[in-house]
Amino acid sequence: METTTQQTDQQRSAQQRRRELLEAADRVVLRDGPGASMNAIAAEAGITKPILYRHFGDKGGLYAALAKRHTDALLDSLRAALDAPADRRERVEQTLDTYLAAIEARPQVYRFLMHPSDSATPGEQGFDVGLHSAPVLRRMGEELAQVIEERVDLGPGSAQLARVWGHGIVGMMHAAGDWWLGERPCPRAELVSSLADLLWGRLAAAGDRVGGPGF
Amino acid sequence: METTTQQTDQQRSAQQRRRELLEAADRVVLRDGPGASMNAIAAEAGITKPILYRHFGDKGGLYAALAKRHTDALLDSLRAALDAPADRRERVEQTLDTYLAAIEARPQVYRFLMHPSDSATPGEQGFDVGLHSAPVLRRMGEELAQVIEERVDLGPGSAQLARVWGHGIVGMMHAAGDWWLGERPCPRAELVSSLADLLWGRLAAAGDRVGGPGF
DNA sequence: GACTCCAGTTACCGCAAGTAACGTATGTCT
DNA sequence: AGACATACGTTACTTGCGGTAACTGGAGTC
Repeated sequence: METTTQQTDQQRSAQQRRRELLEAADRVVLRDGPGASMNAIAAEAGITKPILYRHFGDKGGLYAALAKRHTDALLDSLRAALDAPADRRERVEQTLDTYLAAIEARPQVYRFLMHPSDSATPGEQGFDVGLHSAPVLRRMGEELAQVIEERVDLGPGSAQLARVWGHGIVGMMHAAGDWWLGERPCPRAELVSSLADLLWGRLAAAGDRVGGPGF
Repeated sequence: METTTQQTDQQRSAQQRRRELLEAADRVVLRDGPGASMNAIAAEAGITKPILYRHFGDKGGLYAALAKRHTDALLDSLRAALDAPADRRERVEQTLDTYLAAIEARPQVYRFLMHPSDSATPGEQGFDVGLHSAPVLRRMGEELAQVIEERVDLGPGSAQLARVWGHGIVGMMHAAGDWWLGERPCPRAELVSSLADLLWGRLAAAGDRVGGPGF
């Protein structure tokens, strides 16, 4: 009995420890960029490397755990926007705005999740994140696809179509957001409405310019 | 005079050398994945590391040169599709199809350009490509923006709008293509028309499903 | 009081990026 | 022709990272 209790306690503190480690990793990664070394993270947590490896297996595991936290948080916000009681256009704009506000508010986190190999330090090893950044977008794409299929009537082949659109829209949002974050060419609201316009077929509706057939 | 001639000759062979090195690097990267070591590339080229560094500065430089080759080639194809004599919808579909055909035909190249950290070998160091893969998409986004602005009449604020759309569309194409390449859920033509439908506002036009306002 | 677990440590291995210092052939000046 | 500079190429090294093995100290258990 006491064995069980003790084990529970230990597991409890292990869970606790893991959270502490993740928070330390978070701090370091946000400070040093994604090239943060395991040593640096361990130091920040006040311990040494092998402990990190006991908890997370390898660097990828640590990254995955870290990414999952942020991704889950982001997806929660997006779900809220996606489920808001409003018409479709408004929901789309709300969702875009939520995403863009998130990456605007914490660009370091964003860059870590999406472009993990960027860094100030040139001796960069990267977080070999290519394996992990895709999943973030994939998850978002799949979730959006699900919402689309649940709520929009697309006729036959809707499942396929919804998935294509889910991934496509997420990619659009991501790429536009990435570019916007780098250049800040306009306020967020303008970007949101421009993208919504695009999704609303304004490209198809626009007229040609001067000579010859337009794009 | 002869000095000049000789210098020219030397530069000529330097250019030649550079091309050979790039081709060797290409082979290795396509064979071993993006984690190919500088040593391996040098060996494939029949020389040793320092020469690579003399030519390309560092690994990033080599990658950049390599990426530029492929990116230029891809952009040329896309420009051709973009400038074809047909109506807008057809051009859009042609462009999408060209891009997707390219990544379908040479997935190794594509994965190298876009997800350079993926690899079979687990001891992966990656090509710290995050710094370089973005430029590929950025260039495509900017080029598309330019074409859009040249040929489509968007009224006031067209420059901004064109850029947003350029990057957004490229991102859509990229994300959908990436997902499609991984799962191959449908033939290419279907993906192309689904994406074109999305750009043509079919999401906005579709009706709601059963209860409540749709997405 | 001896035993057994764990958390944690030090000290190490392997490997890849990048560099320094050392040949060696080629063509140039006197 | 023969001493000399220059660029090509090499070997051999340093540094710094991810990852691991083997040791250490202090909880609780019989």
